[in-house]
Amino acid sequence: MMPMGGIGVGLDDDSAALDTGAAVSAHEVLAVVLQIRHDRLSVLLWRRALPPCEGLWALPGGRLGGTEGLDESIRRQLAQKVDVRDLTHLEQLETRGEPDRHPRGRTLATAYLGLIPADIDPATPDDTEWHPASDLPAMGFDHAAIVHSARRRLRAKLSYTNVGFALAPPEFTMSELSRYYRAALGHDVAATNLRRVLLRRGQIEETGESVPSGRSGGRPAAVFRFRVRRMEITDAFAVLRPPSDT
Amino acid sequence: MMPMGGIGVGLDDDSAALDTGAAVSAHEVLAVVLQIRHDRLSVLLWRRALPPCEGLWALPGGRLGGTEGLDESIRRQLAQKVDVRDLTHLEQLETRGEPDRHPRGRTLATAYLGLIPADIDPATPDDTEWHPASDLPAMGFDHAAIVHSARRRLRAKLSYTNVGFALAPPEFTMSELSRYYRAALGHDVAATNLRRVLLRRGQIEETGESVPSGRSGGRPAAVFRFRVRRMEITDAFAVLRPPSDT
DNA sequence: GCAAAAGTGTTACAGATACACCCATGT
DNA sequence: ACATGGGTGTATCTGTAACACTTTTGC
Repeated sequence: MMPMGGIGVGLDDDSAALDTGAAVSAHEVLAVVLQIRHDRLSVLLWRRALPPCEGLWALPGGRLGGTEGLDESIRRQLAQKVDVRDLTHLEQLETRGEPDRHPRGRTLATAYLGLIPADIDPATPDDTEWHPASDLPAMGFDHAAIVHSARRRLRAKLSYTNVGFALAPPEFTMSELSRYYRAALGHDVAATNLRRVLLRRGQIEETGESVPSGRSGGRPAAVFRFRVRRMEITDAFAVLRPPSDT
Repeated sequence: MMPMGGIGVGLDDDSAALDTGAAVSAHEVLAVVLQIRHDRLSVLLWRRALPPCEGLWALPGGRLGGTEGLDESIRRQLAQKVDVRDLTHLEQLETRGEPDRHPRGRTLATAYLGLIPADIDPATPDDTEWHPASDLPAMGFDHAAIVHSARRRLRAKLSYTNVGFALAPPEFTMSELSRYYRAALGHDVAATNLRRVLLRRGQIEETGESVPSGRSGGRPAAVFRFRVRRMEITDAFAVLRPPSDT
């Protein structure tokens, strides 16, 4: 702690930065864009051609514009720089502000988690590539740590929200959906139980259609969709829930 | 979306802000400091004497110093300005960056959630006051919304982590603890079940001591403590948990 | 008919709430 | 003795995993 004068009674907050240097700093926004590709949870990364961190991989993003909000900025940057426009979900992850996190000087970074459904293949520039989230290449700055935050967040939210809608195509069979969950969670998910869990919670519903069975036979699969394609908490308070008052 | 040129293949991220104005902005850190006081979840607020938002209540905090990290900054400001040094828990909540959130010009704010145990009474300046979190006064900026984020975060984490340690004193009886939980959660928590839940999860343990019964008699209460006084997830994956592989 | 994939029924179990009952103390 | 608050035992409920079994298709 700094050995600074007494308590700042009545000070306005404009007076706080006097002794710790200017409060002006660059601010960037970054995105961990995740998609299930070939049954693996994958991140969109970008290879840096110039220093700092030349040759290493980095998260897409860039400087915050002077007149834009944070959400707005990351959406703009993803659309401009990696041509990603089809995010089904976007949420703020965390902000990192260690003074030495960027070799070029003080730069704060606000990171986002973005999700893309498995059925589309956005056209991305040559210097970007999808990497398995469980097997990251050498990354610059603190970006690898941010990717891990994003994975943890996604795993947790698959358990108590309906985020699944953001990973799956608009319509899907239960065995497809269970593959998406398996890829994102990193462990087996039985299609039969997943179906019941998500039905009970009202997350998914049958479309009435079904998909003809493949060349090897088998019963045709029913087609499902998520009822709501916007994040909702479907399983709040697994424990310490309020009394039933019945 | 902006009708901006093609995809930024190979652009370094220094080139992104060209058309959206300078990326320089003020950054402040704010804290929602919560404590259970008189059986109510309370927030420490500060009354603004000067414009903007003169006379309204605001969260403690201030400008980020030029050489400090975000966590470091909020700790410093709480110590200096409201003399709060005994935080048992501090975590980042969210960063707000709407261009118009501050009338004095572009200011980003990173908000923290800070907790103080119920047994201490930090000496705070005259212009600060504790307010019940469920009955906030008129607040400036977007601070009321931030307080609500903090309450939601705390409620959720009481359910699947051991954050209780940060609200309770080092030692406590189960009926005291259940009052803290009731205040934070906003609903009744039966001491008898809370005890079993927290014991099963290994969050708390008996000290062996007991507290003499009060003037009205009654069996003396056993004294407990949290085994770990650092946040841990104790109930991960209430659902969609990995196969038991037994 | 047989293999394959999807879907159903059922059981088992974990973890929580609700509640009746027992225990230890002060007056 | 009895009132008071703490602690234990137990029934019940909810939601999920596990798994055997049935259904529907292709070959």
